[in-house]
Amino acid sequence: MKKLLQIGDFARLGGVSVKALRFYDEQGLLRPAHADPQSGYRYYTLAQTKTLAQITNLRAVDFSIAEIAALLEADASAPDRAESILQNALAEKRRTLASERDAIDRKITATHVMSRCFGENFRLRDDERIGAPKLTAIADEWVYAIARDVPSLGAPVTEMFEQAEAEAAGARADRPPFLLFHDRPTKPGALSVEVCIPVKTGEPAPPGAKRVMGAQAACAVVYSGDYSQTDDLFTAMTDWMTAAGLKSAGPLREVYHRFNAAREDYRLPAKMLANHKDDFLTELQIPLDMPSQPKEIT
Amino acid sequence: MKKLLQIGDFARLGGVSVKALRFYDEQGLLRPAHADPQSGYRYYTLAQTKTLAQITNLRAVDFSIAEIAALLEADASAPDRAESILQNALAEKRRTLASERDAIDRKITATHVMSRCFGENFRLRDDERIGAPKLTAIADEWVYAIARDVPSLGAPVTEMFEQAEAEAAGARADRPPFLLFHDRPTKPGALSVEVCIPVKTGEPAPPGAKRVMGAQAACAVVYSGDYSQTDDLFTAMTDWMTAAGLKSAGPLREVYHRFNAAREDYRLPAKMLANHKDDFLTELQIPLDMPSQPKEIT
DNA sequence: TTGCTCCTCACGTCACGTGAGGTGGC
DNA sequence: TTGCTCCTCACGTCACGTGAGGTGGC
Repeated sequence: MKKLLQIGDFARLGGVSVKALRFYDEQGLLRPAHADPQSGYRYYTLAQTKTLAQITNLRAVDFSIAEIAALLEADASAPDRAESILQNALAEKRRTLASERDAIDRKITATHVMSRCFGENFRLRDDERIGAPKLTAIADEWVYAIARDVPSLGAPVTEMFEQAEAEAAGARADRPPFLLFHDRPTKPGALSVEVCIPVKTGEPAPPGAKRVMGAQAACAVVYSGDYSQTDDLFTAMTDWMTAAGLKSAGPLREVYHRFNAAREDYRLPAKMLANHKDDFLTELQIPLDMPSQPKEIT
Repeated sequence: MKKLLQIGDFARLGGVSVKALRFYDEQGLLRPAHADPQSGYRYYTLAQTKTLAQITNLRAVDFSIAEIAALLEADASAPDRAESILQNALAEKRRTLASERDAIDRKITATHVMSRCFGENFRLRDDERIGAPKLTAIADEWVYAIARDVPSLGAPVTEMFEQAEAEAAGARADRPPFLLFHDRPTKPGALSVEVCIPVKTGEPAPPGAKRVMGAQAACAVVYSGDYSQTDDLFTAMTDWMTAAGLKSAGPLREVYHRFNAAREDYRLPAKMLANHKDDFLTELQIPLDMPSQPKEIT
C-alpha cells in the first residue's frame, strides 16, 4: 500500500508551492496519484517526486511548461529515444542561454555608454528640424547597390539613385533607400559612395542584389529639410560622440525616409515621397564601436 | 510652425511600433504634441524624438515602464538632480544585469550537470519508500545548534535533539530540524555531528542562535520509514553522484520533515509529527561542487 | 472613389501569486 | 469544536501584439 501525501506535504518536500502543483495538475504535467472525487483533495506518492524533480530541474534552466510537457511525453511514449531527445533539448537550451548571456553583456556595455551619453543630455542643438541622437541597431539589408567615386554630392548621386531605382523597380522593398559613405576615395577630393535600394528578400535572392551588413549599435539623428545641413550635422554628431567617449566603426549612412523622386515609375510608396524640401526626412547613422568586454570599466 | 508627424511616421523614425507609441501615450510616458479631438489622431514633433530615444534606450537595458516614468518625471521636475538620479539608476541596473548574467551562468552549468544526471535517469532503486534524487538549493538558516562527537547514531543523537528542542522552544521556527555530519571525527570511530533546530529570525538575532550556510546546489533524496536505511541510501547516492560526475562539497545533511517527538512541550507543529516510523519523512542532502566556469565543457 | 492610415475596444501572453469565499478532516 | 488544510473560481502580472470593426484623410 503506497503512502499518500497531501498536496501541502508533497509541495514542501519538492520545494514548490501548492499553487504550482495545482497548476501542473491542470496542465497535465503531473497528475496526483489519487484525487478524492468528493472533496477534490489531491494526494501524491513519493514515487512522484521523480516527475516533480524533472519538472523543477527543467524549470530551473528556463524550459517552458510546454517544452517540459513534450519531454515528459517523450519519456513516457518512447523511452528508448527519450534520452537523446533530452540531450538535444539540453544542448539547444544551452545555446539559448549562452545567447541570452551575450545579450546581457551587451546591455551592460550599453549602460556604460549611456552613462556618458546622458551627461551630454541627448541634445545636439536647439533646432526644431533636428531630432535627438539615439542609440540604435542597424539591421542587415538586401539591396540593389551602385558604388562609385563622385567629385561631389548632389547631381552625380541623384543620377546614381535614378539609375538604381529604375533597375531595382520590380523587386523594390518598402524600406527607405540610403547612401553609404566609404572612407577610401581613390582620387584626392573624390568621395567614394554607394547608393542602396532595399529589395524584397524572397527565395531565390533577387538577381544583382547584395547583402549590406548593419551594426549592433549606432548613433542616429533624424532631421527634416534639405541636404545642405548634412555636413554640419555630421560634425556636430562626431563632436557629441567624442564628448560621450564613443568611436565610430564603419561607414556613415544617410537614410532617406522622405524625399523627392522625379519620376513616377519607381513604384515608391506614397509615404516616402515629399514634394517640398521642408518635408524631407533624413537620418544620419554612424555605426559604433561597442567595447565587447565591459568588465574592467566598473 | 512645427512640423507634425503622424504616428506611423514617428514610429518608423523612432524604430518602435505604433502600438508601443499608443501604449506610451496611455501610460503618460510620451504624450503626442497634438491630438485631434475629432478623430483622435496623434501627431508628434521631431523634438519628441528626444523623449522617445530616452525611452527606447532605457527599455533596451531592461528598465520598466514605471522606472522610466520616474526618471522622465525627475528630468522634468528637478533637472539639476536628474543627472545624478539617472547615473544612480544606471549603476544599479548594471548590478542587476550582472547578477542576472551570473544566474544565467549557473543555469548553463546546471544544464551540463543535468546532461549527466539524466543519463542516470533519476532513479536510485525500485523502492517506493525512496523518492528520486533531485538537484536543489539549500537556503541559509538561523538555528539553535549543538555539536558533539558521538560514538554512534541513535540514542546519543536523540538526546542532543531533546536538549536542543527544549532550549530552543521559545524561539522555534516552523521549519524541520536537521543533522549535520561533519567529516572530522576527533576520535577514531566517533562521529562528529551537529543537531540544528531552526529558530525565528526576528530582530534582534535570537540569543545563542547561529547561522548555518546552505548551498547553491545539492543533491537530495526523500525517503519514508525508519533511519536504518540512511547508510544504504547515502552509499547509493554517492554512487549515483559518481556516475553522474558530481562531487560533494560540504557536510551531509539529514532533514527530518516528519518524525517522532517524545514530549509535547517542544511546541512542534502537528504536520511535523509522526507516531509510527512508517510515517517518518526524512531527506538526505549532499551539497554539490558546481563548476563555476562551464565554458570549457562544451 | 479607392487604399491607406488611423482610431478604440477586447483579448492573449506566461507561470503562477493573491485573495475571496467556502468546505473537509483530524 | 477549533484550527488548519484543502478546494474552486476570478483576477492580476508586463509591455505590448493581434485581431475586429469602424472611421478619417489624401
